[in-house]
Amino acid sequence: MDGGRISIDEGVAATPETGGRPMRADAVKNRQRILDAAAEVFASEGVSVPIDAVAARAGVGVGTLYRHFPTKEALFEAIVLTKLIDLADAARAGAGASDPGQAFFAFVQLMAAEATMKRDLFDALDAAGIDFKSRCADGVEALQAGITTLLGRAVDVGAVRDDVDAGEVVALIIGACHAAESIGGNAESVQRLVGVVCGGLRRSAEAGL
Amino acid sequence: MDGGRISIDEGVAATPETGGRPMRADAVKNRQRILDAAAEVFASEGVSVPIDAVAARAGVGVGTLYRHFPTKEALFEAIVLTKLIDLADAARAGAGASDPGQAFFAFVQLMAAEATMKRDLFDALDAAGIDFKSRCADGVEALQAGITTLLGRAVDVGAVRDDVDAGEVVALIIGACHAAESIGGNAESVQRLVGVVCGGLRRSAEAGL
DNA sequence: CACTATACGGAACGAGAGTTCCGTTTGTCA
DNA sequence: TGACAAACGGAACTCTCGTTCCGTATAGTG
Repeated sequence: MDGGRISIDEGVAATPETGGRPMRADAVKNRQRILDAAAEVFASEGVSVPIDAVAARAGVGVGTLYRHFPTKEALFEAIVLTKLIDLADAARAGAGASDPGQAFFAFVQLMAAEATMKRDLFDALDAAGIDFKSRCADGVEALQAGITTLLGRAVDVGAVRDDVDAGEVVALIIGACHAAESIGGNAESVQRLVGVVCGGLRRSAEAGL
Repeated sequence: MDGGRISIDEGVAATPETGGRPMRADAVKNRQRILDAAAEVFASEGVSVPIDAVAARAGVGVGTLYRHFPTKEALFEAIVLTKLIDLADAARAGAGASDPGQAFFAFVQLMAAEATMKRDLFDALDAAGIDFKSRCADGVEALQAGITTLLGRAVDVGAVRDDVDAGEVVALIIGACHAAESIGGNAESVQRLVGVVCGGLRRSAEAGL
């Protein structure tokens, strides 16, 4: 991991592996429409939305969709990867802040808000520990690395307990989002519950059980 | 809600609505076998296990299963209801303890442990806020009531922050279980993460965000 | 303009899961 | 013991969803 940004669509033309030849104009356009439609639909409905819904939203047939993305999972990963990397960037940015403690908790709230608004991210992070990790490895690793750095700073200044790692933080935040969802799930309750979890992450809460 | 215990199988005979006539002996036996098998299978595999698996485990055909329980959901609810009520009893018992604070956190750990071991409970509590509540209303309400009492005592003695309610506590604990599951999910990590959440629930953590 | 590789659309396929149906078996009672 | 209602088993049906296939349309090229 070099810490640099990872790009998903290099320009607009010549995106996939056509063996060297550039894509036809309509193919390029459709690919982008599918990506856009999938981002919208996955974000609002989650991974479990039927693939036909994505195709319909994009205004293409399922055959076209499948020519661009071999499986539903591949499409989902393409969408989520960029979001993971955006979050990782935010974490890295926070690590450079003058008050790492505040930056850490702000990042946590940001991630929670994103995950609640965008069901795709939620689902992805939710499954991050299972087998999804292996596929979106780049994104998940970048995020873990970013959070690890940010968390490290926050621990150094004594703002956060020193016995949790980045994976646990992500898991706890997503857990809190789950929690907020199951009790009604507006933005306010997300913030409240994440706030409780944040309270538990503070150095002063190390009493534990 | 009178606070009393709710029983699910009154005796063994004459359980369902046969219109007055008692059930045939084999029917009684099969009903119980289905209930037992379902408890095992749902607990180890969760709600999403195929109904055929339950029937096979019980040694009956699916037709038999469906005669006793009109839908998969009905069977699931029958199983989970008793567990919810057991938990509610535990909460009520804790409310009478001499140290309500300790009792509260002990109960939280108990619930987390139960939910982690028994996937059915986990799934049920996870969906408690959605539409499941309406069906297992008795169980969910009993649990909420029990926790509310216990929580109230713990708040009174200053052990727990006073701005969370029973529903939020349940949601947070299940969220922590989700979290533990997504990072590997042994009993130890459940306890650790629930411990973090408990830290956030303590009176001293009220700083919030 | 004609030709062809590329791409498109959407019907069709197959797997998996919940539920129903009905011919067969069995408990119960006279 | 014989008759019948109750209960059984499991094949079959239905519905959903991911994926494939192939006849048709079209962008790109000489």
